[in-house]
Amino acid sequence: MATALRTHLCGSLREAHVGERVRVGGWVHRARNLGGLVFVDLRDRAGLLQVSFAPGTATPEALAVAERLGPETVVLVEGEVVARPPEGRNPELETGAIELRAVSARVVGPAVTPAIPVARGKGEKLAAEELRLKHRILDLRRPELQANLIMRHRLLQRTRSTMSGLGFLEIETPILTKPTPEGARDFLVPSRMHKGEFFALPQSPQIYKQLLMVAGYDRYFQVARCFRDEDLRADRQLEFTQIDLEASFVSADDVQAVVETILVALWDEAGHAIPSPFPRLTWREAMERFGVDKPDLRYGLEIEDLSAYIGSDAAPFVSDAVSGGGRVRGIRVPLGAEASRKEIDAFTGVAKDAKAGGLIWAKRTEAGWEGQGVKAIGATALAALGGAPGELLLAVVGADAVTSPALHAVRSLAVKRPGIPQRLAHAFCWVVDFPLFERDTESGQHVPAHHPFTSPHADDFEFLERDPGRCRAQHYDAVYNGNELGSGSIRITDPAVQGLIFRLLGIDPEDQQRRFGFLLDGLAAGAPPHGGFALGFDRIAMLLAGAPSLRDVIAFPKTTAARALFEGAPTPVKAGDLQALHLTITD
RNA sequence: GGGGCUGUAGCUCAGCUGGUUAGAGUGCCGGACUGUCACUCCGGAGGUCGCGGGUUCGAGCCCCGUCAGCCCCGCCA
Repeated sequence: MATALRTHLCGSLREAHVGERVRVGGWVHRARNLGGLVFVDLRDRAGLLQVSFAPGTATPEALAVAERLGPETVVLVEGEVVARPPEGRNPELETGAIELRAVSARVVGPAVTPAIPVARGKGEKLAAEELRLKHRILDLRRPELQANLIMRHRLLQRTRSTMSGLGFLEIETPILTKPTPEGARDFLVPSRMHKGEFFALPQSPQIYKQLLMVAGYDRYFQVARCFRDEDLRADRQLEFTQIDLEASFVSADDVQAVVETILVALWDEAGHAIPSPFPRLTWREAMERFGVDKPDLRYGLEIEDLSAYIGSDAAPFVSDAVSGGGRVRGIRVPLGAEASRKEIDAFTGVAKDAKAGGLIWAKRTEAGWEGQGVKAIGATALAALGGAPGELLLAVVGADAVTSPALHAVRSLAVKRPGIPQRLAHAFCWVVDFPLFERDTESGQHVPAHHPFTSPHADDFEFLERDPGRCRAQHYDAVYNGNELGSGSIRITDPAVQGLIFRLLGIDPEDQQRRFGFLLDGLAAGAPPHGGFALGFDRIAMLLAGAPSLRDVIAFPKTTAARALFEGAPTPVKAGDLQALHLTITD
């Protein structure tokens, strides 16, 4: 890090440097002028360093500079590293055992008073996020954000070395590409040279990476920027980064083994040892036990089916639902019997938000079961259930499509209660055998659960035409503590199967050729069996940095209204620019 | 597209039932101070109460609209 202007990074100096003459450059974090004696905390990306300016040691010019230093000014300081007296050490600083005794100093980057503070005292709040985004360069100076971006860098480097070590080639694919009518809304880029025609920014390099397999590049990966013009969330940005990979002559297990290797390496980079292989759950099992396709396996509280226990003493709305093909399912919350009325109402609230009609609850006391659940599902069912004193039973009645999401919501709230044991801190799993199709909620049409290039499960080809909803896919998700980290599949390489899928999706041959012709031609040109995966890199960086939002691991993120406050994008353009692109703006 | 929360000094916030001149901490400016590390002490400046409209004798406060930020639903193959 030594350059013509400096010999060390501020934050890198230690006791071993005592006695050395050094020159550092940094930003004034905070200055304390005691009158005649001035202390300046100088900051760079390596950390903070206390610089002392004392008469007799520092030149009069340096003292004059030190007395006028405002926050965030960039200054070059030369002096001697000295040990601090034992009582003068600062254990909160990495450099706290030493200080730089300045001899000379020069302001090289004067700074106006910062609009938002970079240095914060203990207990001082952050500025509003709107201001932090607007004055992003100041916010990015904060040690917390610097640590996040440094972590992100390390994760990227570790990804590249791991993938390269596994024989994967990093190959870039186009950013200006072809619109895809499937999936998310495309960002369109008008073509100046071809009037009325548009490029699209890639939602992912999906088709390109499959074509790279066809082209014989066996094992591909890319740190790929992807673009989707959809509404944002705390964990969703318009542009985001995927660790994208694809390999030939592989099974789902092969792909999963590669992904596990990356994830183990990335968690190791962040200082966490995690065991591999990860447990595997089928999609059906995940929905049955956890009510969701991304279960949080840190906790128990699995969903149980109470339907079989329902007797003649159950309330009519329960017995009717069961005889009508629905089920009674619930979870037991240890120590939940202590829950207040308010907490029970909160559980009911999340269940109703998830479209459940209501929530049945019963507390198991020494005396037996109590609560409205006794009437609802009946004493017979509760007696059969047994249960330990102190438990709280929370149950929902109805079709699985209702009870699963409701119980997932209830369980997610329940595990936040004090006293719920966490079985492990880093709970990875694979969810496999997703359904190939989902029903579109509006049209009732079959739509791909993943994307239309996902191969059906080898055992389920017979259902493809007869009962598509029953057909499983060779599609798998990597899940961590209830977060989906990524998704992948074995792809279709048989043009006949691909044609059949398109037909089931209602895409006629002419349309197929127009939209996906270059992929279909590729499959016909000698395609090796292949499959792959894509990991949401920003989300991984967020989780490993312990950040609450993706915005804290992206240098220049967008707001939830899809604006870049710092640079001021998007923005109107000159009429002439529109004209060159053959565009007019209408209301 | 829909719902919720927030918007008062550079920053973080308080502001009662609608009532006189809108406050605090911090930062900033000036002064004092030779071992501080959120230095301390003294003094000072600093306000389009997001914006527009309405109700009222009177609006930071009530009503309508709008903008921005955040969270959520829809959406995200």
